[in-house]
Amino acid sequence: MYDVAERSGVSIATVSRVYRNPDSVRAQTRERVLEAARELGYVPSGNARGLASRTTGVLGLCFPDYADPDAEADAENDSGADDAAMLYSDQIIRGMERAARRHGYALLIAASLQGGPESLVAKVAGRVDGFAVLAQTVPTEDLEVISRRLPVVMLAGPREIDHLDHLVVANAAGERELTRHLIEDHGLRRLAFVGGDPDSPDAEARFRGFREACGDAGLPVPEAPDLRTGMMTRAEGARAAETLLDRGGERPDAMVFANDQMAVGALRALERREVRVPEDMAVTGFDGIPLSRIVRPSLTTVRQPIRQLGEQAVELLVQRLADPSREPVSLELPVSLARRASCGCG
Amino acid sequence: MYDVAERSGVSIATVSRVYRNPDSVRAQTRERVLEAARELGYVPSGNARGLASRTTGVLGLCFPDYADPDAEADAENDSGADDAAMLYSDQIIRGMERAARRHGYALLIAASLQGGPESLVAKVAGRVDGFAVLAQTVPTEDLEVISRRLPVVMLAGPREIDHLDHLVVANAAGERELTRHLIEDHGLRRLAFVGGDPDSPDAEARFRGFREACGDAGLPVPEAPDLRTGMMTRAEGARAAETLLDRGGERPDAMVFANDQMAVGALRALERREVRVPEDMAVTGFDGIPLSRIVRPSLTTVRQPIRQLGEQAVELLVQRLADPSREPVSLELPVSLARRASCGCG
DNA sequence: CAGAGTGATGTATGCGCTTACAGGCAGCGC
DNA sequence: GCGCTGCCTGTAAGCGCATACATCACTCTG
Repeated sequence: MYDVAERSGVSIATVSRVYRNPDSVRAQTRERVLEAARELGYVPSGNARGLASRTTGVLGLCFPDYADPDAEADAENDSGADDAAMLYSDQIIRGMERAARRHGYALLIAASLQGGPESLVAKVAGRVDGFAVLAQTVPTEDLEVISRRLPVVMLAGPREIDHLDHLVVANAAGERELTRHLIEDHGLRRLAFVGGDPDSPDAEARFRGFREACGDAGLPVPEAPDLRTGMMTRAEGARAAETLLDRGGERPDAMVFANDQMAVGALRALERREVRVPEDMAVTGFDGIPLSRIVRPSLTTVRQPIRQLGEQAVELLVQRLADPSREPVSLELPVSLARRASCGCG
Repeated sequence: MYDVAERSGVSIATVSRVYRNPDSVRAQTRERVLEAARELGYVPSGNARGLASRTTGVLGLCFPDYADPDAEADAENDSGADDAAMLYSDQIIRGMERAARRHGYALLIAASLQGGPESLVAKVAGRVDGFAVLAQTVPTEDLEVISRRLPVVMLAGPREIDHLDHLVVANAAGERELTRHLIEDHGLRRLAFVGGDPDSPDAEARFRGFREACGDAGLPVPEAPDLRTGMMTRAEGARAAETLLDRGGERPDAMVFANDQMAVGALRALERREVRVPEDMAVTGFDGIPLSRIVRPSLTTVRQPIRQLGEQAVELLVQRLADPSREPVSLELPVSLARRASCGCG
């Protein structure tokens, strides 16, 4: 910047003004400065700018590291063991990037590794004006500290820190509505719920919704999912479907999966076993991923507005940046039931 | 930081050392400092740190804004008009994030809007140690200037600036191999190529490969694609397929699409028209998106290592950061043919 | 027990920018 | 001609940290 100032015969203040507030500089002077900047290959330092102005123009996102980065990514394996988590994060990233851009922010993303003062989380926190955190990616105590200095919004999961803005989708309500549909509209009675990791708040909330619907309908309310898988992937879903088929006792007439990936895997498995869907068995998912529309039979599911989750997160951050004293909010984004072929609709 | 120093009775230098170089501080002192930091909610300023150390620990990515951020995102529309571009960007983001993380970097992403000194590109450039640019997202002249100050790697597209590192996938070679397969192994002769936007370097390179294969086999070499679509989406692919069917003259025996999205759309359209795939018509795509494996018939395509593209971009940046004098390279990442049902294999 | 050596800590400077404030310089009415 | 008003530009003081160098308290060696 000093070089640019010298070369164009002005002071550094003028150079700064050319970038910060072009109208306050005479057009002729401005041109001289820009010309010099071009010749010198001048790139304003975001660091210095941020330091002086106490703002970065960047928002952040911490999400779980969906895969070991050291694991060899073999080209042949496109089965996507970690598809579920990745799709989820991708959508949030998209949503946030969009909304951030609309507000003139860039987006800094980092999958959180283990904590410690020199973790990526700390790096993100130090370089942004505010950021969003996917549940269970950052230790609560770190968040506690960081959130005293800048806006943080928590996505999904329980609201661990009550002075933070918090955003969830209506997992329970959605699953409840879906289950009600199966019971009341299709007359199904023997529903099997396939959950995921007990640590997944989303999956657990969905199970809660499932239970509520069972209770509403006067059906027995299960204590725990009929089956839990670890990964919530297609492969696990397929295995779960087979396990349920092979189990003794009366065969269920519907399999309710905690997400779409598993449900899609189940559809394949049922096809192999020559169990007709939906005639012999209804199958449902949760999420509304693109694939759910494309598989045959198309999958009845609950559309989750993941991208909006990201967009809304940015909105909350921007709001709080504008008014730091605003009361913390906890929003639940609505979901919508997609009735399709796999439950007997459409 | 001054507050932390005061509270823990040390100098700011010691506080700095606690974070930068913990071992150089007595364990007892270190604890006192960390304790004070916790109490005060201290978050080191990335800006100041970056300013003083002349490095940010952040890498950047500029990608095309795949959709107007002001457009209403309606929940019901999950047909994904912009799926193609988004998937592509998502994968690159994933790849870069992974590799960046492995090297201890965070990733700053921004879809490039129009240029100008205050564009997001400038913001990104000022806040990172190096960054990657997807072809045609940043004006060449801007890149020219920026690349004099920090490492830039160009992804896909032609190599517009020859002192930059440059990364492409083997579009032409892949399409050539695919086309050769259709001609030689399946004995097809009337191939129709459906391209996309003439401005898409990828699509054009693929068409080049297609032409080469035609030439190799002694078939007539088309001047231009039999059809071009604007968006390269499923909907466009479906329309293209119908157009080709309805066209007078001899019906083709293979439709070669410039990407998977269009090919998948075409599969649906052909199904509706009761054209059997692959018996009556072979269909191929390009990209190897997950969906290509899942549709029925599964889609013969060329697997493109998009994620590796992102990873490799980071590797190049890291290398150049380590050795700024390294000769600029231009790498072509290999692709692989996925022979599946839609061409008559598998 | 002096002097050298070692490890822990403090001092002070500068990283490149923003911005309040202070000129300088026209044009204006009187 | 004088003081005023506005517009443009320059001056200078930080922003919060890293780090070279200075300092200090010790331990060790002979």
